Amino acid sequence: MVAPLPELGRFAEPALLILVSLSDGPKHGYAIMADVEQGTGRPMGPGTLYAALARLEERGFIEALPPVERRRPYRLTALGATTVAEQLRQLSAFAELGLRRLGQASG
Amino acid sequence: MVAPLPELGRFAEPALLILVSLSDGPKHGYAIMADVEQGTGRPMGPGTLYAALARLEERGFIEALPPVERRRPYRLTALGATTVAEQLRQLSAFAELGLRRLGQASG
DNA sequence: GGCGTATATATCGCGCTACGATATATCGTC
DNA sequence: GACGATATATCGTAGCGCGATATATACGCC
Repeated sequence: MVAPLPELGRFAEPALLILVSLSDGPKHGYAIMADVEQGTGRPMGPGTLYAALARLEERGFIEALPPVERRRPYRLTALGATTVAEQLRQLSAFAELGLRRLGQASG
Repeated sequence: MVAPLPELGRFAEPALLILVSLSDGPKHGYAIMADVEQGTGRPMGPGTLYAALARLEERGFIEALPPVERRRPYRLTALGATTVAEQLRQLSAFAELGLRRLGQASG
């Protein structure tokens, strides 16, 4: 992973970070935290993580798998996968546009 | 512009939309609203816009230019420009990574 | 001249979110 | 048995998104 959005205030966008982390395959909460921290350089605290996980599950973007010992793994749903893909495509296009704009009129 | 982040709840990220809009050159608030709406398909209301503008100015990412008639134009500061560029680069890399992950392990 | 629409900015208020802090429990290992 | 890592859960506050509302000017049109 690469840090998507530092500075600019609250801009970690936990939901998207989690969905991208799960794009790799199912993970439990702690593993997602580790993945995100390793990728972005800044840790996502449990308050942020579990609240976002609950919202994502409630909205059908992810689903819980049967717990293994203490671990409660989640995976993307079909909806989740298509949604992330769409989000990332638009994000990418948006970033490219912005960079083009900056390139042609620097200021 | 291209719609960066619909669905997934509150995810318009006004600050970045504004900064990218200003990457084109200076604009006043109403012109930013129009630019964003035209680019994303969904309007950014005045409540969102002016609050975000105030924060961005306060934090030194944009600065006000002398008012022309009723218009209060803003432009990116040097800090703002380097920050958007950096954000967009990271965003782009993040999006590419996510899409790669989705590609190799679809589920 | 009065009416509606577009231009332009400002502010309030609610609800949701981010996230640090805190709590709890298990496991390995020294 | 103490400490650090693993793992999840919850609370509280500050901050943000955003719809709604207000205000004022300018323009066209009947």
